[in-house]
Amino acid sequence: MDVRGHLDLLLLATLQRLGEAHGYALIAELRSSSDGVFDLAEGTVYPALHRLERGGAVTSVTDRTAARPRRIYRLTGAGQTLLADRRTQWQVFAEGMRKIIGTVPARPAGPANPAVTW
Amino acid sequence: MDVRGHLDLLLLATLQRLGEAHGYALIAELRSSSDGVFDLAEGTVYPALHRLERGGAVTSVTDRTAARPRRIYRLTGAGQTLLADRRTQWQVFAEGMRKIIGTVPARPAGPANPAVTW
DNA sequence: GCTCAACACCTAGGAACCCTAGGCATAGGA
DNA sequence: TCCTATGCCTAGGGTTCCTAGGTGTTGAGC
Repeated sequence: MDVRGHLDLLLLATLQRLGEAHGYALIAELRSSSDGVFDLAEGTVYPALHRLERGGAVTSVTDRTAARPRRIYRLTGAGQTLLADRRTQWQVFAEGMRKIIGTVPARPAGPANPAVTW
Repeated sequence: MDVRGHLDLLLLATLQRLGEAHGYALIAELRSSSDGVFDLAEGTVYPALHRLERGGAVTSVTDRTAARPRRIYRLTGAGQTLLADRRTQWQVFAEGMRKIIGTVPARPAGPANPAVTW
């Protein structure tokens, strides 16, 4: 599933819920919490975390006590603010979408429509 | 509002609802129907329509009877299929987002949402 | 002992997409 | 006359994400 434009929100929200996490754990958490909808590639997540850290939304420390060195991320104050902002943006966006396409959010998983690819 | 990744769905859904429309009208309709959330630049919409037409999802005819020549778009059969597919994708996506960030887009009390046919 | 999956991190490069920033032209109201 | 609204268009760039690799360790199963 393409997460274009909403990756930061997903990562920030998950980080907030977990308190702290390393990249690999974030990927696993997003996959399981979304029931497989968000199965993000490492090449998607790691650069995004670096970007967020450059932007000051998260900080990281290296945990060398683990079996393998891990980079543990957590939200900063600015990250909390950014998250709140992104959350609001998402809600406005989703509500706008609802108005245009008039869909009901929840729906039992059914067979996917045949993919149309060009 | 950034529509990254969902522009096609917005355009196709609006075209389906209107039956047919020219680009400028689509922009106006998206702005008003979304209560100002989606205020798209022409430089966003026209190239997207061209892309959709190249892909076979819409066709256009030039209306020369209007005050100014307009390009009238309408959905093709493939466009209907694409729209249904994108709609499903959106619902899966929005439901995934709900699971991660834990919010449901607020819906005003009122008539049930229009039935969505698959 | 060997192999393979899972864990855990990383980057380069490209493709897609959208937005900015213009341009062109006509009609009508201030 | 000037400005706004209508109506179309494209070039170019920036952001973002994904593909496709790479590195190395640990542990389970054969």
